[in-house]
Amino acid sequence: MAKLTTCIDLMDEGISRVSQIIPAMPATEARLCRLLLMVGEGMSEELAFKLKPHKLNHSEFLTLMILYSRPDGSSTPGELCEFATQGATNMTRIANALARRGLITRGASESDRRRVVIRITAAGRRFVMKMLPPMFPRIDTMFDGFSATDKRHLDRLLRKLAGNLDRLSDDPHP
Amino acid sequence: MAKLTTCIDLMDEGISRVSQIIPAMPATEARLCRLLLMVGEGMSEELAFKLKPHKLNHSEFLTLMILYSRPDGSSTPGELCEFATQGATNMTRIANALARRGLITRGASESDRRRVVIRITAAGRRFVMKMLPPMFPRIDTMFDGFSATDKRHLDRLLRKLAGNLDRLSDDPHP
DNA sequence: ATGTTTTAATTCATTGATGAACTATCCGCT
DNA sequence: AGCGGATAGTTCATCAATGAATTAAAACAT
Repeated sequence: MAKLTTCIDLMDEGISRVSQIIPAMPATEARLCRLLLMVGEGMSEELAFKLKPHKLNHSEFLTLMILYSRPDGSSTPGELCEFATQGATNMTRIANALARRGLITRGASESDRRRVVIRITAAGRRFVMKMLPPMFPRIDTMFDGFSATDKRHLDRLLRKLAGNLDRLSDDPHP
Repeated sequence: MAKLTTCIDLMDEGISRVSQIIPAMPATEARLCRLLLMVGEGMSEELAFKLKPHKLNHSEFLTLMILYSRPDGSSTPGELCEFATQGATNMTRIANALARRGLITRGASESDRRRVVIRITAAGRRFVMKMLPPMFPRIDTMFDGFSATDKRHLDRLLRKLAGNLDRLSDDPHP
């Protein structure tokens, strides 16, 4: 695989060339966008690698973790779609996959018979307890050389970006 | 769609609950990972939205931009795979798609007959010149409220993360 | 020179995710 | 009560991306 830093160097060159041809381009901001996307993809890859041995998908893992983290260990497909930012179609597939492995159960809601109640099983909880800890060292390594202040800054800046993105998607997407 | 900030709030709760059950978890770092992934996905969505009217894909757009930004406007599938972090298989598809629309051409290399030379066409350049500027306002909006220092910090922290990720993927992926 | 290994690109089969159409249930209204 | 519209979940068809196998040409080693 190509190194992330190599790709970034090339991106830097590319952006400065393009911004010479098209001076109106917000070069700094475009660069930050690309940077963030590239780092995000890199992290995603790293995560996928850690999940592969467990035959888990990014979205399946996320769904399972959301269930795990809820006080009652249960939710509904619709809610999970929201929280995991997944399409309803895909959530059906995810629930199928997790249910087939006995990590979750699907039951009918009594109050609203359209609703399906998804619940993490004891096996699901054991599974999470087992697979999570081996990830910790690598997560730590990702932030090697980050001071507490660095982390606070990154946190703040990412949240600010999220706020701006929310405002953007509110706008009548022109 | 669900707001990013809502998802983030939920994630915060989730992480703090999980870290109570599993105190060994590097909570701050895990939260930063999730934050970055979520913001990355949000940006990706925003980008996809701007590309859709042009019937372009994220990876197709990136490939086209790499070609556009090169001094000679040409490259090879293998090189493009590296720079765009795409699989060779997918690059074949991308090149097919772009070539079918007349944005690039595919030719045989003379020096090495295994190689294929991909070159952006004049139409491809016009296409980029036309589609790029309308994106600028939205890119600017993403960074509303960011001071020059904020941007510098974000840039620095993302690059540091990239470096760490590179070291991680070097390691004998255990 | 000739046989082996490596590299470049493609094709084919499969997985993951999306969009459109469908079914069942609930809510609001007259 | 019962009709119309909204909501929840699923199924089916489609697209994008990946992995394994294939072809062709170059590089390397005898």
